[in-house]
Amino acid sequence: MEQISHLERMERAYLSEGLPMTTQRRALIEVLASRKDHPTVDEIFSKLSRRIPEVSRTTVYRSLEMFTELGLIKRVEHPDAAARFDPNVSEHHHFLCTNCGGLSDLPAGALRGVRRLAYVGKGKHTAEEISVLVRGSCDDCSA
Amino acid sequence: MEQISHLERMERAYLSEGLPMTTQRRALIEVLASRKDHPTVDEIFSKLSRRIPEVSRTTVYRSLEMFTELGLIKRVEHPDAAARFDPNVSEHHHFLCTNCGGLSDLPAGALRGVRRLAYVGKGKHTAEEISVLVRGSCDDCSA
DNA sequence: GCTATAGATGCAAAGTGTTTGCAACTGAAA
DNA sequence: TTTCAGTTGCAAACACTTTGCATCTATAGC
Repeated sequence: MEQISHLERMERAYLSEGLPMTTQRRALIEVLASRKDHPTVDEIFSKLSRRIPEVSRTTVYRSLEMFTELGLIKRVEHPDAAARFDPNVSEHHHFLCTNCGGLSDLPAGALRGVRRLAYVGKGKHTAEEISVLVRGSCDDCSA
Repeated sequence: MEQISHLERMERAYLSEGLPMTTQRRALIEVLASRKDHPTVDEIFSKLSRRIPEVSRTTVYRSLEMFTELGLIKRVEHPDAAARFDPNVSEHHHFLCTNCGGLSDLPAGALRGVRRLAYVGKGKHTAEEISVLVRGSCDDCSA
């Protein structure tokens, strides 16, 4: 199963850092690995609370920060005030609905010419990543 | 002068909406038109305060919101908590330094292949805008 | 110019999302 | 089992933004 391998990949990457695997972090990794969207801290916290009722928001914030540093997840920019995290760290681009605020991955083939896109650095600039954001109206909002 | 025409363009666009031009808004438009970077609300407020000491942050927030709705400026996404505004509403792309957090416009020609970039909508998706963000290390931080 | 009024302003308070200090706790290695 | 770096939960502090409200002001009509 795809999902299990993603979960295992995250767990191993975490453990390989020599950090202790607590109950909270294991559950958090499971929650993250099970999602293909871009949950807010609050959504993640809610889901985690169902399993570990005493868990605190602080732990969620701190763990997400840690996971982001380790490259297990990515923080994605969103016009909403709240931070969102993306469990998919491979290169991909996003679609943002300007109506409902929904943020989704661009399906393969949705962006023509993206492979040719390249940053031509002048001076000492270094480019690490190029990300594309398409703004528009999603299926639901256009209907 | 380029700067004056940008200023006039903003003023006229604002007045053409039939909204009253207050002292605060005129000064705010002048501050915005004078910048080519992406100031935070706080930076804008500070600059405005020098001219109008009694001005309140609330007014700055409300006016920036209004200007954004009118399309005079654009809000740009930035990982920092604070909102940033871009007085340049023409299509252009951004460079974000992952080290110092500096956000700048990509100079012309810095992005190869961007003209071919197109969104191939499936279903009812509509694309209004495609924006590219290059992350990396800026000149200062790479030095 | 004077008046009426939609819209703008400033203040204080409330809201929302996030971070921090700290004492208690826990996973993993010895 | 002991040890300790690292983690946790709580409460409080923070940073940024929004809101309610009474007052004020730019503009249009007289």
